[in-house]
Amino acid sequence: MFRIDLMSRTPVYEQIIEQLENFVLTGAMKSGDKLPSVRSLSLSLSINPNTIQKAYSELDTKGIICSVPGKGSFITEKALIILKQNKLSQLSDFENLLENLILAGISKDDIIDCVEKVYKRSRKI
Amino acid sequence: MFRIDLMSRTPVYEQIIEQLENFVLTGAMKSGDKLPSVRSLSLSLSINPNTIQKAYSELDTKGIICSVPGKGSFITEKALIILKQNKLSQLSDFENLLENLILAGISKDDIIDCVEKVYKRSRKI
DNA sequence: CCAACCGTATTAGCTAGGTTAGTACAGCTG
DNA sequence: CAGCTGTACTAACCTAGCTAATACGGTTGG
Repeated sequence: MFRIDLMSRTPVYEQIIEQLENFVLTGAMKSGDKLPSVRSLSLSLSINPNTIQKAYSELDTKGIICSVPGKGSFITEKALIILKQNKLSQLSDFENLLENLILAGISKDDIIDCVEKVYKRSRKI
Repeated sequence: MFRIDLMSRTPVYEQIIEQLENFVLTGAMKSGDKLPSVRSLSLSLSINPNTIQKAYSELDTKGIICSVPGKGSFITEKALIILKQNKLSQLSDFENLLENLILAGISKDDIIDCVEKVYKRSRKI
């Protein structure tokens, strides 16, 4: 389910957060779904339970999941809405990256083609 | 000339590298231009000389600048070509970010509008 | 020639963040 | 009650990034 890259510059607990958020955004996980327990996930990923808990507690603070002692952790109802709103703030990152590509001399038509391509690809998934 | 954000998650030496590369890409600095000396830059930015040297030595390894003991550091002839080539590899980052925005529910038209806007803005600079 | 600048090298130490380890407590559930 | 769940806490370790101080050798201009 989760794929962790220990060599990555981004911390493991952030990789978990990012991947779970994408599961929600893509519909792979829905409101009410139960997450793997802290201990079982730590075993299957060969990662310390504390690291998993750090990811879960941050997701809980964000309102993406709801952790209940004795029961488990579950996707909240607001999760999808919250995440969509957050992603929209990436629009500025998108513009920054776009400016870099312009500096590199990429034409507007090339960019438009690229956008079309990605949109077609995303529809198939 | 340089603007350093000590609070940023990206290391100071990488900020220097990134900004200098952008100076070259935007034409603010050209082949043969002399960079501020390690010591003078460390003074003006209130940063340890070692940190500046780390940035410079990495830029030297990349072939962006050429450091000569006793003389100084200078933009190489190949700098612009190298950097343009490197920036092209950001196209995959661009696609990844785009996929995220699609997940957030942004329409293709909104993206196209954004691209048009950034291109118009970049032409004025 | 020499003082003042240049880049470079080396060693040491500090800090913050990320991760691991071990242990413990409390709430559910069958 | 046994076994699962989340949670809390402390201690230790490692690494990256940065700082500090010092030293060496090349270049340049007065």
